[in-house]
Amino acid sequence: MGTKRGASPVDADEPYLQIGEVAERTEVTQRTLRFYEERGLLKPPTRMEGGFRLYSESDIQRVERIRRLQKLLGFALAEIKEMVDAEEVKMQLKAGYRPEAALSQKRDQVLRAIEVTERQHDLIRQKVSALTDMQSKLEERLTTFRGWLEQLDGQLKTEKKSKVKAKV
Amino acid sequence: MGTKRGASPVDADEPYLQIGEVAERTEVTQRTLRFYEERGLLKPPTRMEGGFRLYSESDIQRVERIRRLQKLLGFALAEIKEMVDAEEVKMQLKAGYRPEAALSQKRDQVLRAIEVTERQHDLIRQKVSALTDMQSKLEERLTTFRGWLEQLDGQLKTEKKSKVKAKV
DNA sequence: GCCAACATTAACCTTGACGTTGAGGTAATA
DNA sequence: TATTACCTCAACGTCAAGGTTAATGTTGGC
Repeated sequence: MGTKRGASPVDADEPYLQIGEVAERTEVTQRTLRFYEERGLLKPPTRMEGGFRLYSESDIQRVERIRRLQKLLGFALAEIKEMVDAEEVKMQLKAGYRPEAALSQKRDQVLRAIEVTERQHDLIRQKVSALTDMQSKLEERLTTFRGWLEQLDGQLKTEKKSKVKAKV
Repeated sequence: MGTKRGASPVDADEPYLQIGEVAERTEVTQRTLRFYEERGLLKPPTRMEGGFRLYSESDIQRVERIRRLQKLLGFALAEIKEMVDAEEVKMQLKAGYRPEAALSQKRDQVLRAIEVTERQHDLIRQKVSALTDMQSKLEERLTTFRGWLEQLDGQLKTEKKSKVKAKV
């Protein structure tokens, strides 16, 4: 019944990692993890009795996504939050979660998610196009440079010869 | 003599623009222009007697390139500086400039420029690939969402009907 | 030769995204 | 029981990329 599959090890979402290990594995500091939590980029993790944060594998993946967006694409945390949030909606609805929620509410959520995703998609389209432009310009430039290099090498050879002559 | 061609209007590189106009035309503040100069993104411009900065059209273009790289692609100023610098080399060598410079020195410059350009190219390749990845993921997500939307709309219809029935 | 418009440098302010102690306390483990 | 790992809260530091303000100097048109 349902989607649960008993003791299958691929539940992959029970939290059991303390902040230290998450920090190590994701290569961010604990401070950064708490900071992301503060900014809503990570949902408040479950805690153990004593209050220690407990993260799941999927939290790790989320952190990695965040970092990729940040480092590779130079997005601000606020933008990234939007992206992550859109994904959240996906997860939540996918899990058939809150079956008591009114259908029309779900519909609204999906609509919002579509909007956000479309905006993101458009943004990325623009960036890709700018980048591929640059890419081809750089390639062009490279062939130009290589041409010059050859030419200079040619000139250098003949220069040597004429210098020898001049000395004689 | 030399490369000067008198009153020909297409010299396009005598400086005659004051900072205010450059700021207006490029849509950056004067502060930003001075800041870019500080950081080496713009070469120290020529000045009038009293010390006012004088820019040329090509400076404007440079500012526009900088802004594009920054806004569209989220590069840091340091990265951008590298790019602009590589372009500089191109311009300089292209103009046949400093014919007295030793050929081997020119060769070295070209070599350096090639290196830099290759690094940039690689960087951009990575970004493009990351972005296109994201792009396709977003597209996938969009179709998923749209599917759900339809499904929800279906459910909403039948729900209405059954509610009506229940009331009767 | 004066005035408004425009520039100059210098210094301090801001925001984002964290880093770095520090104090004072709890939890897990050998 | 002693480490070690973690907790909160606070506050100050820092780096990038500028913004803002102040005090002063320059230009150009009338």
